[in-house]
Amino acid sequence: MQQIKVAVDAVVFGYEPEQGISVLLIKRKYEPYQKQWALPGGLVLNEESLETAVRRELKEEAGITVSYLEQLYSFGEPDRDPRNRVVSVTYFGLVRPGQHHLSAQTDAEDAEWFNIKKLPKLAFDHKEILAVALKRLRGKLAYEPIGFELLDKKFPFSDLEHLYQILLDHDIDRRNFKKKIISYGFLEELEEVVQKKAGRPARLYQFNKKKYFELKESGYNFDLFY
Amino acid sequence: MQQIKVAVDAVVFGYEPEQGISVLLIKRKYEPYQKQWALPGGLVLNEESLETAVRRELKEEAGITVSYLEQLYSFGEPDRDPRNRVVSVTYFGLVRPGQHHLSAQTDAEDAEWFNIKKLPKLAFDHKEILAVALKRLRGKLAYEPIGFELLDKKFPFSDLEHLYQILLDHDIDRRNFKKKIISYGFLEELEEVVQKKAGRPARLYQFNKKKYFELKESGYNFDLFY
DNA sequence: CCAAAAGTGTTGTTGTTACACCCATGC
DNA sequence: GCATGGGTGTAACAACAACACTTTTGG
Repeated sequence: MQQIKVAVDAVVFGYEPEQGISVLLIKRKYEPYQKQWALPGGLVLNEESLETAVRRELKEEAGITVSYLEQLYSFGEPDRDPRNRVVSVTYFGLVRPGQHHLSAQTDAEDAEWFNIKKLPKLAFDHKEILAVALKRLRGKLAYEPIGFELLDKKFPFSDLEHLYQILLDHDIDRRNFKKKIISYGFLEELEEVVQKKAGRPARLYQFNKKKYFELKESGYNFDLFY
Repeated sequence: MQQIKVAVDAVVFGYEPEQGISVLLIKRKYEPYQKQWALPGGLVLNEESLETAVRRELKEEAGITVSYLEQLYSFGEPDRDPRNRVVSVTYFGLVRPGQHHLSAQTDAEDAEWFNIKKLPKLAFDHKEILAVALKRLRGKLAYEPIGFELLDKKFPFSDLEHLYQILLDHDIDRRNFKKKIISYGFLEELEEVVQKKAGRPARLYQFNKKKYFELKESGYNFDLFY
């Protein structure tokens, strides 16, 4: 008789121009790994789909709704949970952190954003899961304009620049980067400007999802690597 | 109390210059979907890892050992199996079909290669799984030289050409294709030649895995799309 | 000598990279 | 008027795509 439980866990990334990339973690209320930080997640209910389960756990444990969610990988080593055998189907999510108040509920004692360069010790094999998610994040960024899921609806071009600079971990040429992005045609230049700190006010841009999906459906391959 | 079973299923592709791309299917011995064709797979045992489970099922149901295996995706809709709820972690495999005799055992009545253009009706949601696997196959082919897992150790260049032509589903320019592949430097030209049918005998080549992994580790990105 | 498949270079076009100065604003 | 960040074009170079004839073998 098979004795395996099925869980879901989520690696949700957020970005803020000031702080860089962060990941959503919750503090466990119960054993095992009580009071340790972990990825939000939990057992799947009998009647719900995997994706529904992830969204429910994110709502319950951290009070957030993500704008982008896709399946990441399934982890199923026999010893990854000290209680029973648990196979965890993990998901990869993106969100604009500024738009959500975190609020821990049910089996989380706390929920917080952690900069990916200053991570605490994580429960279970969650460090490994996070490593896979980061690899996916960098990979996707290079081939799809997912940066837009991480930025505000309207944003100055420099936010996009900074985001790529942080994720690629090297400087980019501002002129070339802008040329390339603009050439794809899925960015709309707005009339509005905004002034963040010092310097000349910046034009605001917004992502045109419709144009993006048209291009994508027609088989276009974005190459934003640089 | 959670009542979910965990299974694994495998989509294994093979290639033969004469027949094109084929996928390994087994004929189910028992209900449900008795005597229908399905992907090899089955429930995971309590103590084995997911990958071990796939390899065991491939051995048991079809008598083969694959040369390449990676996780594909997990399918977990509540109604995908008429008996219980089953979450299936699926794997993607590649093999040189000529090197293995298929032999059905345990809960398979038969095991056969099916050309991907002439598929029978499949059990469960296996048609959907296969569609995801084909997408992965094409995607991987474009960015990694996985073609070599599907060819014999030593092969004439034209086999590689044909493989890409079939998978990309359009003609490729032989000169440009060869130039690009050779430029990566992970192919070794051998002294041997072979004559398949008519025409001039062909030089044999072999894949240099060591060089390939060196290149890959150094962050190189292959682009074999054409 | 004909049919079949293998082998092989050049050129125009396109995309990529490198690079530096001026502009608009707040203080 | 100076500090801060925003905005912009060109030229050299590399990669890609298009293109057709010759070579070697078997029958």
